[in-house]
Amino acid sequence: MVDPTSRALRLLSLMQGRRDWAGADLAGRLGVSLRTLRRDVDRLRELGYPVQARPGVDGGYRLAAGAALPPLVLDDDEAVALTVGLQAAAAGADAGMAEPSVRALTKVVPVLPARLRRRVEALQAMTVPAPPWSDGGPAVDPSLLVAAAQACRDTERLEFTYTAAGGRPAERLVEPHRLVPLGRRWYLVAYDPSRGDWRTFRLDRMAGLRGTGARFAARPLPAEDAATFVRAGMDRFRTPTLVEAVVEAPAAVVRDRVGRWVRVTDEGPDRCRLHLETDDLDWPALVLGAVRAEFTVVAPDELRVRLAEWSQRFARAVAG
Amino acid sequence: MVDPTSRALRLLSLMQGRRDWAGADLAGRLGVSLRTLRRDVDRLRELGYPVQARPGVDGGYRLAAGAALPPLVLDDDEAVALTVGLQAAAAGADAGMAEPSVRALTKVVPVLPARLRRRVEALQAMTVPAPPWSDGGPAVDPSLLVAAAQACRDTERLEFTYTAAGGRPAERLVEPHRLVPLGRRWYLVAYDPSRGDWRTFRLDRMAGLRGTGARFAARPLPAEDAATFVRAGMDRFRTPTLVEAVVEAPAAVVRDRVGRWVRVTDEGPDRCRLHLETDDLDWPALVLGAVRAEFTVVAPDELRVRLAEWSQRFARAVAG
DNA sequence: CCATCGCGGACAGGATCTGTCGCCGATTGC
DNA sequence: GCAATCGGCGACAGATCCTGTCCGCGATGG
Repeated sequence: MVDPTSRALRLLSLMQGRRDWAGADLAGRLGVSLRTLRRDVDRLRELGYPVQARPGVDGGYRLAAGAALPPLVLDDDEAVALTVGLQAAAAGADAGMAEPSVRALTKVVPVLPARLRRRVEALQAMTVPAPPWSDGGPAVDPSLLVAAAQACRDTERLEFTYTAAGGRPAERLVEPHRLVPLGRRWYLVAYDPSRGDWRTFRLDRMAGLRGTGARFAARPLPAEDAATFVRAGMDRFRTPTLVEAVVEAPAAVVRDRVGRWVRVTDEGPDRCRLHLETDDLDWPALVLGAVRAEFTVVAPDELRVRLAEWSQRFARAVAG
Repeated sequence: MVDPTSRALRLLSLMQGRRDWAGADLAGRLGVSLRTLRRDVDRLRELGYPVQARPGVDGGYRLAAGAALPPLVLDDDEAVALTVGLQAAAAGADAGMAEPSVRALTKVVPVLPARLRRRVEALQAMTVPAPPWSDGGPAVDPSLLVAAAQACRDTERLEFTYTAAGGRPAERLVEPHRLVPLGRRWYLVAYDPSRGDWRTFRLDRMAGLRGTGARFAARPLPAEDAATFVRAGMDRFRTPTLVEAVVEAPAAVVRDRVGRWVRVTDEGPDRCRLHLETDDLDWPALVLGAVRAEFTVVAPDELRVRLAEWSQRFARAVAG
């Protein structure tokens, strides 16, 4: 532990692993004198990491919250948990979080030791993403997501088999530009040299994605922003269904049960109203089942049909 | 950028942000000569981080997967995504991942800048954890989890109001030892000085948890392991219900729809069998609704009752 | 009041770091 | 093949730094 650089990293790691450290303790772990430890601490402070110190009999050093997150030193288990957690966040959940999650994954995944990668894969199968039935589309494979994001970042040409809405799979070789999460789906904005134009591709319709290793010079996108480019191309296709129902239970109770999934508005002491937007009617059926209270469907009519199906299927199951 | 230590950290950060870097590019960013850059790269290699270099006209430096994860340098958005993802992983999902997630959180949260903390809180409300109805017990607040884990790590006395199974809330002041996730619940193993004995506390029954700031000398736990200590104390209470159903659809289809939530075994070309364990019968009802196929319930009888309730409630909703 | 602990200046010897120069080997494109 | 490009490496000299030791100071808690 003679190199100051290595010591700085190790010092950071130690201070992340426990809050309070006595100076002598730290100096001992790093194999240096107290004076040198003080200098090392100074160095960390110069780098912007707020190391607090308290003199006195119960004093010590402590890493506090600062302006920026210090480099995180994680052990194996933590790295696995981090990766799986980020993958779940990227694949499901909120759009505002998905994009940074993928970005963080492109930092972690390429440097993840192979043994950890296997553990990530094993755990991933066990792990609960956003419910697979909450959206019509099939879920996107996180590794696909990361591979595409990396190609965008590294300006590396991408090859894949794409099955457009029409139905015929075709090979594509594109220059990836940016990944855009929109309404629980992921889109890749890319330049297609063979067609000489910009296109958007849905990630859940890609297969056999692989980097070619060939780099390219980035072109300017002929749009303000990748997200607006995607939106411009798909607005005409969107057909979300608005679901509305009245539930005979206090809004607080309903919010507690399903508030994360739908909007709940108050309608008196023992009644409230649910709103949600979806393109899969099984989803509101699940939600309405989970509220455990009497309810009536305001719209759409198709939902009533679907609920009747569920009701009859359940009745048959019980009778059988 | 004259300090080698600071340069090493910055170099690591740069190489995490993009895969391929030309030497001159890196040297320019760090404000040093090419020769010095090479020496810096050597230093990183000596620290165990595998920096690959390729000569030739398309060459460059690249950070590869190594034996250990290098310190992660994250920006604001990524740090927020990381925190939220880890919190979701800690609160829900798989027990094998929950504990390391909490451990990683105890490293991140204390050094998280305040402005990011607010964003984490805002996002957390929007984010989808494991379905709240998948377990009878109320979900554990991630911040409570982290606070308890930190107290364990820092051997800091903990105060909280505990409502035991009996029902009377009481103040507790304990020396926390370890946090144990067991069957979708969290337990704190701690020494209670006022009673002179070791106890386990359920985190979802705690309120107003706060650290006292006072440190204590760790005692040896009179058990092999904190997990076995918890298990020894609670085995007599566990009453999981085994659910079994036969579905009239190919196993592959059913696995695709609900395979993440239950075990599916094959029973011929168009029939399969579901197994799951729970203490909340609404949960299998949701799963059976999501399979979108005819089914019959093998066990338990109570589930048939529950399904009948759902069926009738849905029927009334449709009729109303 | 005292013990403990962090702070920081000074100093000297030694180790390290840096840029420059030169040359080599690998790779790619012509 | 040949040239251009790029990383690797050894050597060198001067500047810089790093380290341990010694010292007194100030804050904290009992």
